[in-house]
Amino acid sequence: MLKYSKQTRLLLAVDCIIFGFDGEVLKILLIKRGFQPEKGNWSLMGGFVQPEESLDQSANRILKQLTGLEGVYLEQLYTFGQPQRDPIERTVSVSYFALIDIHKYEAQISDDYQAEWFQLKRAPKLIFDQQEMVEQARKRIRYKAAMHPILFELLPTKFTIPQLQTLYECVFNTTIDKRNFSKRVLATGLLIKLADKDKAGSKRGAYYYQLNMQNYYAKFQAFMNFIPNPDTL
Amino acid sequence: MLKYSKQTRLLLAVDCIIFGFDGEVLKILLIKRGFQPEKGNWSLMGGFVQPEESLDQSANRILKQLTGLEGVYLEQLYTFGQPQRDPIERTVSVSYFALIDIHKYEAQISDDYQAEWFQLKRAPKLIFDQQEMVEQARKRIRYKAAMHPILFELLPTKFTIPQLQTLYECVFNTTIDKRNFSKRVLATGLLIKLADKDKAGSKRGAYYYQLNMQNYYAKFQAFMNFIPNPDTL
DNA sequence: ATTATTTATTGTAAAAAATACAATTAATTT
DNA sequence: AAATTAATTGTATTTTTTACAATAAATAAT
Repeated sequence: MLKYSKQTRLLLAVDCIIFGFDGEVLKILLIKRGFQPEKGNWSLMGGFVQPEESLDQSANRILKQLTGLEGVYLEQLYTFGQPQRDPIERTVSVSYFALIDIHKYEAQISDDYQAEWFQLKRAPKLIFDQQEMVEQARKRIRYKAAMHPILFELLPTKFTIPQLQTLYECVFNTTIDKRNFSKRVLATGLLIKLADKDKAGSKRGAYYYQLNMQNYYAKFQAFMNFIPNPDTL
Repeated sequence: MLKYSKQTRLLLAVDCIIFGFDGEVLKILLIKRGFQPEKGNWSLMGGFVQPEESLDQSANRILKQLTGLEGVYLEQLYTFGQPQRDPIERTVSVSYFALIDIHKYEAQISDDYQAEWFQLKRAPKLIFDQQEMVEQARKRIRYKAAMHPILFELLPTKFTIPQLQTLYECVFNTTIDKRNFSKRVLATGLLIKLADKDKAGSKRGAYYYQLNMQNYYAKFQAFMNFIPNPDTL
């Protein structure tokens, strides 16, 4: 027996929801679609799964094509398979979301795709069901970030506690008490205080911290309350 | 433009990990595979996604084929796409897990697939990468059940608190203090105490409860600590 | 009929975690 | 030298979680 004859084959795509943080707001990276249908319209970066490639490999390839980056945080989100989601031909899409340090990307920028960062709240209409993909990704990040330290993936290696707090406040669209936030974060044992300060944001300057990677990997799966009163996320 | 020419199409399957609870242990429902390859070996219930069908529809159809049940708890788990996972031909599989009341299934049993319930811990070797699917499903259930009331889906409409506790202890492979468990569960406001008792398990008999469906739906997404000290799940 | 047995049910005190809340410090700017 | 700005730090209160055991309700045994 060589094939499952009589069964219908279909196209499989991977779409990446790429998140970045500029210090103020959460952003997503979109491209202008280069082929029909919807050519020239804003879209997620995606591509078809190739014959010899796993889904993770496909997602990593697509992410690298656009950003030049490897080894970034990339997680399978959900698989979308409504029969009519692509008007040309049935295409099932496995979505992934990526969390990257926005500054690393800017260093690597390639103009092949006319990519642009958009504020999550002000992003243009997307093609097909990609709006729904972004919305699910947003939910997943909130959900996961409430208990696992994924948001560090959006920051540079060196960051300050006020920067970290801004990120959390932005993702959860809330305000957090400075004293309690600091206590909570330091209590995780995930941070190493550095000797130098970031003087950009204030006169006094805020101490830089970096991740204790040992503890980060060891405790990643443990539940931590990063957000006060996590209710519905 | 009619098609994405030049792209490779492939087979898309759905596999269902079906969980049940017999009052003692967690079980999964397996079938004897009816066609080559691996014909006659234990397998998850699955099938190919049909041209006009969404993924959810496909999963529901497959679940109904085997169990006769509709409207059960069914959630997309993960999509598996290693190129060589099926030796015959590349097939990507979207896995779903289902939580059903094992007694409902037994009423509906059909012998078409030579299905059998196996204790999760004593299940036979499965074909392809289905072992990994089951393992991921187990993890997902633990994770989700620690904060959301999904385990009620495994119980009959009327159940007792000791039964519920046994289920939690079984899923989390732990023991929980009776007083604290009862307090915790009743504090959710999800339970309605009934007038009659289950006399099967004890001389005194335990009061039956049922879900307050209103509150169940309203609070499903809220975070609740069902398990003391959820650490790594 | 009484006693023994078995499981269901319930409460409280102690410990831990989360919350609310503001003064001080370190630098730069005026 | 004073004013300004944001960073840093502590404590009292409340809430939640945990640890822990006696009593109640029914049946079974004598």
